[in-house]
Amino acid sequence: MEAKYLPKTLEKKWQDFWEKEELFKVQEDPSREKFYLLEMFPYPSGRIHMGHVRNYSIGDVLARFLRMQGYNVLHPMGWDAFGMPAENAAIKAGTHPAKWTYENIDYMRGQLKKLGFSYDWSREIATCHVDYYRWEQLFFLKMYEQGLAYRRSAYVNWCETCHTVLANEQVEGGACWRCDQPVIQKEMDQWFFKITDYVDELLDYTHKLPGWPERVLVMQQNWIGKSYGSKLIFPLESGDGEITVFTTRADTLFGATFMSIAPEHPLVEKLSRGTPQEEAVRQFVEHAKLSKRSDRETELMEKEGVFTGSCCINPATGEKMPIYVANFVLMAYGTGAVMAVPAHDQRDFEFARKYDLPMKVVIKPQDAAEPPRLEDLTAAFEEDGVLIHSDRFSGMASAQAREAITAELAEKGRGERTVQYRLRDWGISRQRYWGAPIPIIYCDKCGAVPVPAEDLPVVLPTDVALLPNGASPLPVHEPFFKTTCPRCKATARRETDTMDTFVESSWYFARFASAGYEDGPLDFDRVKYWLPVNQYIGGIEHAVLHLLYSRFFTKVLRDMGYLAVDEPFENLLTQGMVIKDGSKMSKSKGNVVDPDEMIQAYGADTVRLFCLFAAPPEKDLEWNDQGVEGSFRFLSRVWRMVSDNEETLLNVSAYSGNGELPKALSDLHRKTHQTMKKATEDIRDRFHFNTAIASVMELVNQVYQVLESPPKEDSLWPVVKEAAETVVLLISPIVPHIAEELWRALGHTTSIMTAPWPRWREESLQAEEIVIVVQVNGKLRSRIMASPDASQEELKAAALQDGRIQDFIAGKSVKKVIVIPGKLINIVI
RNA sequence: GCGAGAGUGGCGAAACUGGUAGACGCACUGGACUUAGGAUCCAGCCCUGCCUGCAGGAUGGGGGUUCGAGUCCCCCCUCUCGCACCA
Repeated sequence: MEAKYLPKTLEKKWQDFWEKEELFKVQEDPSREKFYLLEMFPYPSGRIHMGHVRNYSIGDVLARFLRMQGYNVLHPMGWDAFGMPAENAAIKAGTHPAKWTYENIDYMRGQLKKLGFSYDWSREIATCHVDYYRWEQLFFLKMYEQGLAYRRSAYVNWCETCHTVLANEQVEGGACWRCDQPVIQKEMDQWFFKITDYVDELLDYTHKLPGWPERVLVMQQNWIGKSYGSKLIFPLESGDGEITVFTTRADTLFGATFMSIAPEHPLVEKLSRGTPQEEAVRQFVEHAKLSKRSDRETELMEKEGVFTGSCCINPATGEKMPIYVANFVLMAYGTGAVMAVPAHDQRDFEFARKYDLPMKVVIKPQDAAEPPRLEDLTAAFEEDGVLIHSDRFSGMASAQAREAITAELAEKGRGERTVQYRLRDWGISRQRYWGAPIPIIYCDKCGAVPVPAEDLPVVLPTDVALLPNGASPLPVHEPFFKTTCPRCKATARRETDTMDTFVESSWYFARFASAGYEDGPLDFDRVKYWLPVNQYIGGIEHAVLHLLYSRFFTKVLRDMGYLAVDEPFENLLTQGMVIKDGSKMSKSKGNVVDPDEMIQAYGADTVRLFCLFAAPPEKDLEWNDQGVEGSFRFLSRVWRMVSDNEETLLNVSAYSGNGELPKALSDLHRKTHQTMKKATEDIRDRFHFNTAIASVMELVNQVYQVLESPPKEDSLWPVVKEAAETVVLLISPIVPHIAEELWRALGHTTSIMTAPWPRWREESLQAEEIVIVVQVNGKLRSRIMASPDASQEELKAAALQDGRIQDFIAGKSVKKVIVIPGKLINIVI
């Protein structure tokens, strides 16, 4: 073998070997314990970035580690291949999204192979391929049949730049998550998935996923936003109609002095029509609808409103309440109308002060003798307390009053206890070309008619000319939209919207388990064998979006009989970002590190090693070129440990653990087994690859130390060989290429991938003598050597006899001696 | 504002249930080998003191529990992330 570590040729050699021998392929085998390991598949943007390298390196270490531990490991990879960037890039470059996408996939697949990731490529998926999305269209039809997919007109988040609708989850701080432009509200016909049908189960299971990070579960809980309250009905003063509100504070009903409704509220026009306020309301509503969502949905926004000209009646007091249109009331939450209790709600308080509306204190703090005086109020009192000025509910505690007041209104048919969610149904229509067509046909006579299942797939046409403004060409592409009604055979028009790309990523993990299956979307038995995903790994940015939709889809597919699990991902690891110079890598900051260049310079193993060594997976990883240098140096050191002694090592057998050894060698042997234990536990139990690697580095250092002044003993090389083989085995999941090469150099003829993971021997871990720390009053004062199974009494006696300790305790009385066997002794004086 | 997490050397980080703070690596310093080395090997490397051994201090700040606290409890400061007028 070469004296110098030259990764380039050897990495290629082993990648070709693994591929030829099909070592990454996996099959269902009920006799073996399965492990489904999955990393979030990438969008084929053109090139792999360091975030991917990190994500997939973490996954690959686990995959290889688990294989060596004997698991039947499913480790697939694919492409989240539909989406806007393909269209934008195609318009810019004058090419086609399909061409752009497939070329990117080819290039990126090559990059992943160059990194040595052990994917079963025979299961590869590209979601833009009709063999994939055809099944998604089938799911859509079944969901439509069951009322889980439906169409309605709705105000939607609209991005002018991207010409498309965005899900709530895709709006970040009022801006489009992709292009960062302000999002406006637009009313359109849209297709929705009824995720709200599963809201309680989705919420319940956030308490039954112990393998998920707490913060992800909390984010999902917040997103679902379940709150208990009451629906209360306020009759209009005119006697013609009513307004329903949702409130969590029915106990404050007697303090409700006016009503606030959203500008989009359906009653706005009716309430203002024919009143002197009509024109003012019209103008206000227009202004509010145009104003950016980012501005409307923040506390910083000045609360504004206008009187509608109509009033309703407080059902508790019988008093008149003016109805205002207010910019801070959201149509999207509750009923779009809020009973305003200015004394007990800060928003209503500010609004009332601004427009000089009446206030009424109806709750006093539990321990206050006197209720606060109105004129002293500087802010609303929002906490629970005791009711006052509330007729016969006065004196009641808030919690009971909420029930009692609602119950009384319920008797008159004017209220009920209810539950409100923040989560809304998932709008999936996208006015974009590069997505899966929604299998619906619009007929003038029959309305929206689903495409019959036997007519699937609705193939996305590729012979289209893209429009320069980015709008979808489908509505003007006659061969696509022109069709006949499946019911009445009249000329009809296809739906030209496509599905949100999050639909594809909501079930790809299941399709991986049915690779090649053509008789349906999922091969039940194979899916049953593999699912759930035992370990899912990806970025925290998908904490709500992708992970919630996947959970929803899993439950829907379960109820359709396709899946046998309730949840898709048993354990979730969210890895941190890769940063450089303190901030996220980005073109604009010019701090991007290109994986290709790194592989070119140091080899894939070094890049992988650095990604795993510099930080534990859940933390951000600071990229450091000198640190990469250090990783390369370590691999070179391991290389030389073997190459410098190639002949000798080849011709001895590893020490088997029997026979007397001189101290230096028995220390090395012990260190070898301690390292097996430490590395195994760090990888298996904590995913702390950084400390696992550190422990192997220690072992390598110790081998070098022994070889610096080698004892002249026959047992020298067997013990060194045991250490060297252990090093190679332990690092093999992390740096598989060099490990494979060194494994052969040590005399093995089969792939290290098929070698069993090292197992430490308990009796090899323990030294004959160990260091016991001796403290006086909690301060480290001395160390003594003792047998690991020395009794407390023996340890105590030895400590008190220690010369240094005697100096410290001379002339003082020992009050107490604490002995922690195997660890330390603390003498209290 | 609410919720979660985090603050440890010049830097990335260790310290698993309270028990030797700083493993491992980077950077730095010195030495060896060498024509030379940014190659390699060896050594040093938290701060302060007489520089031998040791003593004292030190895990954002302050207090507490304990024989013993980076770790547990209370108060405060800073940073990161998430949610943010949700009625």
